[in-house]
Parts: sequence; C-alpha cells; structure tokens
Amino acid sequence: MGTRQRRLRELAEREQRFLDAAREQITEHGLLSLHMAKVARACDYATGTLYQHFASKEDLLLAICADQAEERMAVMARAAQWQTGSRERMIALAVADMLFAIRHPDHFRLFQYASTEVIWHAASPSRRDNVLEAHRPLGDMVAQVVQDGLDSGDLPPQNMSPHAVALGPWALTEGMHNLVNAEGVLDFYALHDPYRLLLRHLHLQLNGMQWQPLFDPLDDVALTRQISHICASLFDDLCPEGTGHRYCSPTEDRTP
Amino acid sequence: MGTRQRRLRELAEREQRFLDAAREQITEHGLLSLHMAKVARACDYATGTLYQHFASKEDLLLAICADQAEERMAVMARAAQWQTGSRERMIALAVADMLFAIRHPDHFRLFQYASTEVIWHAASPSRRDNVLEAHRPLGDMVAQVVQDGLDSGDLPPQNMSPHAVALGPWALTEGMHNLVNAEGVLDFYALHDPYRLLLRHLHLQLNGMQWQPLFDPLDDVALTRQISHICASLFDDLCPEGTGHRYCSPTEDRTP
DNA sequence: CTCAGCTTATGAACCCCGTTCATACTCACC
DNA sequence: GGTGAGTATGAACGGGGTTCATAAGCTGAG
Repeated sequence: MGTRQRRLRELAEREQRFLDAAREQITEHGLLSLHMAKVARACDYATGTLYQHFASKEDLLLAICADQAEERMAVMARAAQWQTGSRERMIALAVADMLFAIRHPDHFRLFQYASTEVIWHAASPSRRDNVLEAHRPLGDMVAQVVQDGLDSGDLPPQNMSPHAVALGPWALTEGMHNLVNAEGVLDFYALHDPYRLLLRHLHLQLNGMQWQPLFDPLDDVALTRQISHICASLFDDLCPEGTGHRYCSPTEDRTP
Repeated sequence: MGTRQRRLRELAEREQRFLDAAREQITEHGLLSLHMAKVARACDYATGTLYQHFASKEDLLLAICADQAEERMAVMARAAQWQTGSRERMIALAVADMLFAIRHPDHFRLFQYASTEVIWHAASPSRRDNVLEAHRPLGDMVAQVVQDGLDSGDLPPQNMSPHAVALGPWALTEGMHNLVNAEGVLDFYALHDPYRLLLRHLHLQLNGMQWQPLFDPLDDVALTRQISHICASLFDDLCPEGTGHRYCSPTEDRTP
C-alpha cells in the first residue's frame, strides 16, 4: 500500500521541518525565546498541529536533542576514525566533542538543559528513550576504544569493564565542558584556554591508567600539534561554510 | 540610627524565610512545583512582596543556590579538615561533595538546573555574582590543597598554576555527578556504584599527576575503607536526624 | 496628638504562553 | 457521490509569573 508509506514519509518530513525550525529559533534567539506557536507558524502550520508530533514543549526539546545527537556522534566517530593507537583515538573523541561544544554552543547548552531533571521528567518516556538511544554511541565509542586497546595489548588490563574505564575520560570531558559553560567560573580563576587544559588533564589521566605516554603531557608544543592534527580532519564537518579556519582557543581572542 | 539597622535585619530575616520556604517546597514537591505565589503564601505574604526581594523566579532560584552553597562548602571543608596528606584531602573533598549530592539530591539538581544558560541569564547580574562568590571557596579549597602539597614538598611541581591543576579532579567529580544525575545513562552501561568508580578514577588521575600513590587504586577493599573513614566524620553534618547511618552506595539497595 | 511623608503590603488585573478541543476540511477508497 | 479516517484549524482555556494602583503601617516633627 503505497499511500500509507507516503503518509509516513510526509509525517517524518514535517517533523524534521518542525525540528529544524525550532533549532533555528534557538540558534537565533536563544533557548528562552523558543515558543511553540512560533515554531508552528514558521512552518505555516497552526499551533495544534505541533502537538500531533510532540506531546509537549519538553518533548520537542528532547526531540531536538536526539536529532542533534546524531551529528555530535558523527563528528566524534569521524575524528577517531583517522587515529591509529587507542590513546590517540580516546584523545580524538574528547577533542571532537570539545570542538563541537565550541562551534555549536547553543546545541550544547540544549543538551545540558534538557538533561536537567525538570525538563527530562516532563517529556514523554518514549522520547526519553529516543534520546538515550541516540546517545548510546557516545559511551559505546569510548568503551570500544578501551576494548580495542585491551585486545591488541595496547593497554594494560585494569580489572574494570571497558565501560567502567571509559567513564573516567568521559566524565572528565563532560565536567570540563560544564565548568567552561558555567560562565564566570574560569574568569574567576584566571584560567585561559580551558580546552587545552582539558587535553592536558586527559593526558595526565591516561598516564595514571598506565596507558603508555606519547609525550610529556606538560609539553605545550606537542599538545598543540596534536590538537591541530585532530582538528584538521574535523573542520569540514564543523564549519561547512568556513574557509581557512584553524584551531583557535575560545579565549585566545581576548588577550591583546 | 537603630531603626534603620532593625529594618535591615528584618529584611534579611524575611528573605531567609522566603528562601527556606522555597527550599522546603522544592524538597517536598520537586522543582517543577515551585510557584512564586505558594512561596509567598507559605510565609503569609502576598505575592507582590516576594518581588521586593527577588527580581524574578530565576532570581529566587539563584538565591537558593547561593544560600545552599554555603552548606555545601562547609561539608567539604569539614571533610578535608581531618585529613593529613594533600592526596587524602583532595579525595576527601570529592567524597564529601559526592555524599552531599546523594543526601540532598534536590539541592544538587537545583545547582545543575540553575547553572543552565536559560536560568542563569534570566536572573539579575548581582544575583549571579552572589552565586559565583558563594562558590568561590570550592575552587579555592581544591587549589589550596594543591598549593599546600607543593609547599610541603608533598607534590611534585607540574608547571601549572594550582588552580589549573585543581581543575582536573574538580572537572572529573562534576562530570561524574552529571552522568549519575542523567538518569538512564548508568543503567545503560550496567555501571553500579558510580561513586566508587569516581573514587577509583580520581585515584588513577592523581597517579597520573605523579602524586605518590597511597594504595593500588584498583584495590576495592582499601577504597571502601577510605570512603568509610571520610564518611564517618561527615554523617553528623549530612544526616542530623539519622542515627547509625553508614556509607551505602546508592545502587546497593537495588541488588537483591 | 496629629499630620505629613516614606516604606511596605496587598491582591486583583494583566499578559504571556502552553495546551486543548470542537469544528471543518482533505482525500483515498467504495 | 458518499463515507470515514486522518489531519488542520484557531479560538478559547487555564496556569502562573509579573505589575501596579491603592491601602495600610510606621516614623519623626511640630
């Protein structure tokens, strides 16, 4: 029955248009100015129609999250793809996510906001599952890196499951994103270039897990080279329109 | 002029009563059910009066944060107080914060929610400064531990400022709290007792910074003993009414 | 005691949304 | 053409944050 299939396709297309419109509004005017009526109007629909797709505003927010997660994962996967050792791949994952957070601050803020208890529990359960499912690759990718390292003898066994080991770098990265995002904190402590700091700490952390060191984590030049190397493979993804973009710390512009 | 002073005192007292009422409502009915009208009514005031103290709902939320921060800091300070080495003090800070998050989940969720872009920027600037100021001890405590360690020769120099070094353990702890709070994530990866995992990773991280190890981070028994030791000095703070409370991982109850 | 002047409290009214629902429309199928 | 399931509409509803004109209380002076 071709009619039914067409219907479904149209439904999915419309949903995507709603999501895009919502995303655009967030990018343009901030999370605070996301209104259901405006999203519907932007797609030339009445407000009620929106509620055939999303049970509530929170539901819409989480839908956007699930939608954006795909892109986030893709960027990370691509960054890790070109690295050889387990350690390099782990670092690449963190750098990619960090770049994503820098380049798409609104999306990243949305991730934080939506994973808040208030929003999370106001959405429908199925939508929550969607978000979790969409984010599954994140944890799996990190754990896979550990697993591959163990298999190839690249890493020493830790008596911990790959996922448990993976939680360390993952938490460190998330936490640093948080601190960076919490405006004021970094200025408070006069910490410039927090993302380079993240990389340094990540290296130190891997050292602690006795992953063989590539170079001294305190070697600033080597660190920069590594970041640039990873970034080079990512800028097409992250800056489609940009030409000649290079790694530039978010605070670098501020210093005269 | 005694009148003026009395006025100010009354003002402060009333503000505190508002804050307490709001906190109670959050504890009782969750963040979603915090309504300005109800807070005012709980203190036998009209709604409008609330707006003489707090410019908006977000302002009130941030005020609660600043208020609660004091308690959070106090618990951490107390935990670190009884430890001798730099490494133990650093661990104690993390454990204390972790316990605070477990024992006061609502407060902790509020911290997360309020540091969200949406809430943060809807509050008044002076209130935001309040929150930052109230949280300053957090970063300073962590950095102080590093500084003391360096001064006493307890720690090797890292070519990094104490605050920069401190950001590592700090971010790791925050990040782990986040992941734990993001419901579903841990079940997804079958990770039980995430807080013990935090401790393990913290030890591994300190290893990486070449802080001399106390024991093998993978030694589960030693880890538990250390956690219990730190907790013992904290339960009076965290469970005023509780008698005979002991450390118990949040997931321990679930397993039959 | 009394009046002026300032501070604070009041709660009804305002307004902005998110959400719902009865109605009308569309269109594939008989 | 008739039928019914699916879909769109937009006015109306309701909750709740915010404001404001008014009233009440308090202080200090005369």
